[in-house]
Amino acid sequence: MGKVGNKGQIKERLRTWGYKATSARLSILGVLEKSPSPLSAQAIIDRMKGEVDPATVYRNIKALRDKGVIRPIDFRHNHAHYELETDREKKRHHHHLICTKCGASEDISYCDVELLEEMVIRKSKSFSAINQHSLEFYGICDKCSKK
Amino acid sequence: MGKVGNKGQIKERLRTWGYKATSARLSILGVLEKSPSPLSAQAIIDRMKGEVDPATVYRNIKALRDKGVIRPIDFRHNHAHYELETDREKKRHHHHLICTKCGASEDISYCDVELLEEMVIRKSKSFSAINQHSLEFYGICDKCSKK
DNA sequence: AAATTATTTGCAAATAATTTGCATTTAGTT
DNA sequence: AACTAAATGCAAATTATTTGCAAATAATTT
Repeated sequence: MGKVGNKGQIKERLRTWGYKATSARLSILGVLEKSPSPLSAQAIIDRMKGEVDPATVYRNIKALRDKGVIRPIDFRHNHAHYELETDREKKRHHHHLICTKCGASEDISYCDVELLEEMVIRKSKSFSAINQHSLEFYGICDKCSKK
Repeated sequence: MGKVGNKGQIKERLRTWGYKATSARLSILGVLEKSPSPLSAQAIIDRMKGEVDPATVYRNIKALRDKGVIRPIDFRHNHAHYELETDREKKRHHHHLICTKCGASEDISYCDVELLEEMVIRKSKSFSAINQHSLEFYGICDKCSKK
């Protein structure tokens, strides 16, 4: 039973998604896989220590987003954060509780939005399908509250 | 029973929130009040026909956001959209169904997130309060699907 | 395994989105 | 009417993202 994060498997997946398995893409996915919380484009760039050009990171973020491989999370800063959408070990589709001060985040995995989703689409007059949804909660974390 | 959108009342409210009732603020709130859907900063600026400087609009968006008068909605474009948070006639707290192609949006008012919110805060280890939340659904509207 | 080709990358420059400094103006006092 | 703190306009700075193009590279074909 191989690790989900195994390089060969990621390469295969990239090809399945219709992309070449370049080192830039492996890096980006690797960085996101390692991170416990969603990262900004800048944070991804920083973690690659100058090995990948920012433009390349942005282009790939867009490409991976289009394929639904990664999804944006709004941290209420003025840029998006991203996380892997695909299920990994012990990590399924989930939502977040986000500190608007420091950007810390906690995962929330017990909100069943899919049920709501069905109702929403049934009631809509001008939409016939929903591709994605966001559900995030915002507050000030205890650490920031103390300050 | 005066209209909610009445100028004098808005001025009073601005003062209550700790702000001077300037024409820039009245304009911004007026524009948002008239709009059936959340507007980007640029859209707000455009609707004021050069009468208010962009910097002033941005400064006020921030100020009104801080007071919870307006709230940001993520349209998955790369800038925020805003709408009035305060209840108006026939307009209570709600969520959205958003077309990621053209930006059209439909209001959704029957999702009771407040219940979820209680559970989230009860289960959290590092947060003690939630100030805001977002719940949006994304798809391609029927108009865009046809093209 | 070298040649081929369509993708992808890096770099530099462009564009978009937002913020800031500072002199001037204005709303709400006194 | 004079005063004062807050707010504004304007220009410049910063931050975030996108684009054009020549060079590099992954996957394919020979």
